[in-house]
Amino acid sequence: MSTGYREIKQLLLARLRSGEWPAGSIMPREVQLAEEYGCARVTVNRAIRELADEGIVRRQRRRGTEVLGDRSRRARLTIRQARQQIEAQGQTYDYRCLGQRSIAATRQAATRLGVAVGAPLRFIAGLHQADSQAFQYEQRWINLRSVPEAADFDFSAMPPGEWLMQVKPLTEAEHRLRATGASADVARHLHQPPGAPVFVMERCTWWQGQSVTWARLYHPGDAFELLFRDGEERPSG
Amino acid sequence: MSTGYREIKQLLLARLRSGEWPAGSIMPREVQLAEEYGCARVTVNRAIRELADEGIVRRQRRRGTEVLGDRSRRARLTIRQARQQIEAQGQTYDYRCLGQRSIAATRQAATRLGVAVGAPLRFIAGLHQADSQAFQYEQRWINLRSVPEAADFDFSAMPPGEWLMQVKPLTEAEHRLRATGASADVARHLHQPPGAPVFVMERCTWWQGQSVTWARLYHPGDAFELLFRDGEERPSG
DNA sequence: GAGTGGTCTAGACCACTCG
DNA sequence: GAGTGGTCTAGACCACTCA
Repeated sequence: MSTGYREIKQLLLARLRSGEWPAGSIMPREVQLAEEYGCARVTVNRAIRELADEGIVRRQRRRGTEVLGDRSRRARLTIRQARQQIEAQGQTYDYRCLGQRSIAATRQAATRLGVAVGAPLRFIAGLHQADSQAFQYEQRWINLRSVPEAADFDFSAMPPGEWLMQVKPLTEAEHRLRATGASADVARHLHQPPGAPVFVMERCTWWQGQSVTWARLYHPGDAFELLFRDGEERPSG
Repeated sequence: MSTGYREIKQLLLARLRSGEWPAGSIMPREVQLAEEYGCARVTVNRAIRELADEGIVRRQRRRGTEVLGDRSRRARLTIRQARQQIEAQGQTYDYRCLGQRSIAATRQAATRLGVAVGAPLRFIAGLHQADSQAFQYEQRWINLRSVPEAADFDFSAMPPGEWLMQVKPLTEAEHRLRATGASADVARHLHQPPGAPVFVMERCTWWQGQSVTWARLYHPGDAFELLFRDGEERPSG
């Protein structure tokens, strides 16, 4: 009858919203739904798989498809390099390197990067500006064991984030977001009073099981906002 | 030869990492890859579809599969109700309603909710506590046009977020994150000095095209952190 | 052991977009 | 018009988990 897994997904969603299958209950099995909608089982399967990906139902072999109650939202967040964020807003991007040197891993850096204390790292500090305004102050540590080329590269020519994307593409990452008061160092670079609220994003990346880099990205509090939606948002195609 | 779309996805990822198909280039077509790996086209299709979902490649009919260069990360963020966050940490949850009343939409609320200024809303303020410590201060507006039952409900018995999940399940949502300084009101409830950094999350939700609610959730700065990873993270099963 | 979802296959048609 | 990805179908086997 109705064609398309997308339509079937919407129909199922409507029935879920209506309360036909309350939280905690088990939905009809795929074969049954396929008969009902007059389509192949794979089509129903794909529709329900996406519902499961979104955290709306949980599937288990033999048990069936359970409707979840305490739904935690699964939202998708797109994270861009500072340059892309700024240029997407139609502003002029500018980068200034504030220092770079090779160091031995402190305890905190060692923990984040999963290396031994004292392991060789490269440290870079830099400022990303939008229309000559401080947008993001970056502190970055690169694991020289996994990226030895970073020891000799001059990061005043290119922000380390962009360079790493070329050298070690397709890393995995872990992010932490929080709000904090600006330290003296951060305050100076962001042109904020000390203690002013700043939005901090920490990012650890890995490449085939080895840690690559750890970055702390500071944004002036009220001037920065991270926006995202939940649900479908599949790339066009 | 090699079975499974997961394995094929990993093989493709490895070849992408190796630089065999640099950013901006077009990958071989599905049929060709399917022959190479000795599997059906659909299997390759599914592997590449997931790469596209993760923002690693872009697919277009007739054009082919393009390897993306300026990869913006697509990370997945799981957002839970305060109760769930707190109990997941093994702490005791407690909710205190600080006030509720029906009001007319201010200009800001009207904008967020997509209603006319003056439209009927219900406003609720409340505090979520973890082990008797302030965890989250919540300000919430509910659109009475789409949820008239909220006019009579007593939100001292149950946090509005949990109530709404039962009444209007499966909403869509939009989130905004930022850091700001605590206003006098927020500071008092979070037991922070005025101006102290707080982490703010705003959430707007919609149900079948109609706005449902707008919430502002304040967390004490350094005591709160949002953690997430990117990449695969498919639910088990 | 039996029933459910997870996945693969081969073949087919459609939709979009390029030349 | 032609080539690519997007999707559907029917049938099959496997893997997990429950009774």
